[in-house]
Amino acid sequence: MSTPKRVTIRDVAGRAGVSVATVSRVLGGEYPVLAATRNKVLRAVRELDFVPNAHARALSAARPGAIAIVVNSVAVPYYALIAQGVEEQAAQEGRLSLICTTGGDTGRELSIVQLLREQRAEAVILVGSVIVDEEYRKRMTEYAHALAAAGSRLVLCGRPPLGEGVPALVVGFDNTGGAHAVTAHLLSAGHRRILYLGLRPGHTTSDSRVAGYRSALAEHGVPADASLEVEAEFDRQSGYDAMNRRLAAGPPDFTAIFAGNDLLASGAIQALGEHGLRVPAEMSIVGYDDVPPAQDLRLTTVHLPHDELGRTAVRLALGRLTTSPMTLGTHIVVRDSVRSLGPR
Amino acid sequence: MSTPKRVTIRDVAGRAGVSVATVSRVLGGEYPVLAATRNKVLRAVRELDFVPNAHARALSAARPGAIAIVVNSVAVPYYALIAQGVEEQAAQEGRLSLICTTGGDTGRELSIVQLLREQRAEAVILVGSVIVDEEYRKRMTEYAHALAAAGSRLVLCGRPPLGEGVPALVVGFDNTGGAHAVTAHLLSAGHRRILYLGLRPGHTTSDSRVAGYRSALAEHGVPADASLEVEAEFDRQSGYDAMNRRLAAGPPDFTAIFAGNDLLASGAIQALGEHGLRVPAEMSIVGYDDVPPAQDLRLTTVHLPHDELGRTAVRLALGRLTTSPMTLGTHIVVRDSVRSLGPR
DNA sequence: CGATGTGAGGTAACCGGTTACTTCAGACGT
DNA sequence: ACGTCTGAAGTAACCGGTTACCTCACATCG
Repeated sequence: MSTPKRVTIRDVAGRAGVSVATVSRVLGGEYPVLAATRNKVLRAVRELDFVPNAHARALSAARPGAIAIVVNSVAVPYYALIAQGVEEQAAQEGRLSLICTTGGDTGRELSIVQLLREQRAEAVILVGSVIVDEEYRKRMTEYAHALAAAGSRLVLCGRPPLGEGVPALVVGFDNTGGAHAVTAHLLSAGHRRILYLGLRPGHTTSDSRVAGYRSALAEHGVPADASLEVEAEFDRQSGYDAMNRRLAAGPPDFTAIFAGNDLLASGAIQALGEHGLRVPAEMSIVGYDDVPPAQDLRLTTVHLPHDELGRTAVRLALGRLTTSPMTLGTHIVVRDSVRSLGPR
Repeated sequence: MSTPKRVTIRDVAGRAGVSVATVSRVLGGEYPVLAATRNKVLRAVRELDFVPNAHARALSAARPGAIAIVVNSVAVPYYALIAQGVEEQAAQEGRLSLICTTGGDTGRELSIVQLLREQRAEAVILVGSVIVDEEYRKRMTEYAHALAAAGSRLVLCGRPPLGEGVPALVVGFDNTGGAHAVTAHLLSAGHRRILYLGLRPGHTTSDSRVAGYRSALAEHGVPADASLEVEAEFDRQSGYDAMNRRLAAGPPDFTAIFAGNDLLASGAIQALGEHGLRVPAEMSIVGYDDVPPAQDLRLTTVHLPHDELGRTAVRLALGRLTTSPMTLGTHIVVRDSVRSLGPR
């Protein structure tokens, strides 16, 4: 508070009795400087506690920009885990990383992308599935071109590619494969009436999980039943509400549930409990994502390499990887939420 | 890719047929500009898709800096929830916010603080409890002075104040009060042998929770028993390991557990389950923090207003609030993890 | 011994904005 | 008709670094 005046490179130069160029060279590295001079400069830097201004540096020299990840909310484990992966890889690559949150608001997303353009971010990583409609496609295409024009790369995580000419990199999880596997797991435990909880038409993540669910049913010769596919958002509350509604309508006409993600499963389990249905004794359930709460619930689910997604996004952004779109594999984690009905 | 050249304010000025000052004024706001001129400029901005360079702006004008929050890991719900609060309040105040992670590494913490000094961050919010020793105190004091010299504010969350002359703001949770309350809850349910899980001498958060635990016992006339205070880190694995070790040594000599935080409780519950002890039937347990997994576990715990902590930290940093140190109240959340032993 | 080479260090232009100060055209006063 | 005031727009200095280019002392060589 007392000293609002900043120490600049000129102050250091003055104190060390050299020119600003020399100070910059000592700090910068490459240029040859006599040891004696270097020491004078370093002493002055220490004595004045000089900290170079990052903005001035960014302005004059072409230095690596920051890597930004944009998510709905860091309080959602799915995003937090991916963000963690981004942070780690960015740190490893010597980049500063920013985590920005939109709260799911398109307007905020737009102003954040604008902000990141102003910051001359090296890469912008957009995470999270969305309703892919024409409006969305148009918006993303705009982002992509605008960012490309500014020399930034756009990476989409868990979203479909935008098409040929659009400069955006893509990486995602194998949702269909995982959903197929976990549904097959229920089927081979003898379940035939399996409820899919989390239908969201147009929503890419959910759509591809439903696809895996249906293909597994088909493969096992179980006829599709639209009444077993119930809509719900991908959060805990929705899972709770949807399951409550279903159970209020009468006793369950299914023996197992495939929840679109673990949060949904968590809410559903609470509703089941309140209706006196224990997992797995009276109802089997599986989830998707394998976020930490799944462990506490002893939930059989599909493990997603969240941090790997984050790391891959950074690698793609920095050009370390060139295959795009890229799909990360998943695997099923068996815990105690499925009861075997025995061979029939 | 094709056009790596950036659009500058001079390009806009040229295209609009005005001077750069005029462009800056149109974009900046305050200065009076003829409507016709303004429109010419705005059209040029749109046609060229001009985005002002944030670094150049930061360099020339005194504009508000970013608000940075430094945590161990965003994948830990406790930190994620606080970070969420910071994000929200910062956004509301029109500030950019950065989330940085250290992974608990002191070296990384130091380089992050340095980085933030270079970025001329307006505020640096350090979150998370730590071992408060002389070395820590010295380090923080250095940070505080260095940041103050650069015009930034330092806010410590969940850490003790540094002393009179040190320019650091402080906000934290009422750990002792919450611990007292939740211990009293166990006591009034008839429990007398209560294990405290999560002893970490020197660790401020744990220390103050232990203090609340002890004072509640004392108040109820229950003699302290050092063998009921067991050490553990504040994560799930530690809780699991510590509880396993304790149960392997013989049948429990306690009827309830007070876990230092919910993660610890979660691990302990898993260990209990593996030893055939059900919660709450054969063992009562309470936690602390009320992070999302607590809900799935039906865990009675102490609710912490995480987002409020984040928001308060930002308000303190921006001078909207002046009381420091500040303590945020907590309240107990009763779920189904405690069995009443009945009145004696 | 003067021409040339070499390497440390200085000078100043530049990055892309903002803004204090200056200019200038038109409105107004006498 | 001429001086003055006013407000819009221009000029250029500045923010704090980096770096291309220049200088200069000294070592090297014919």
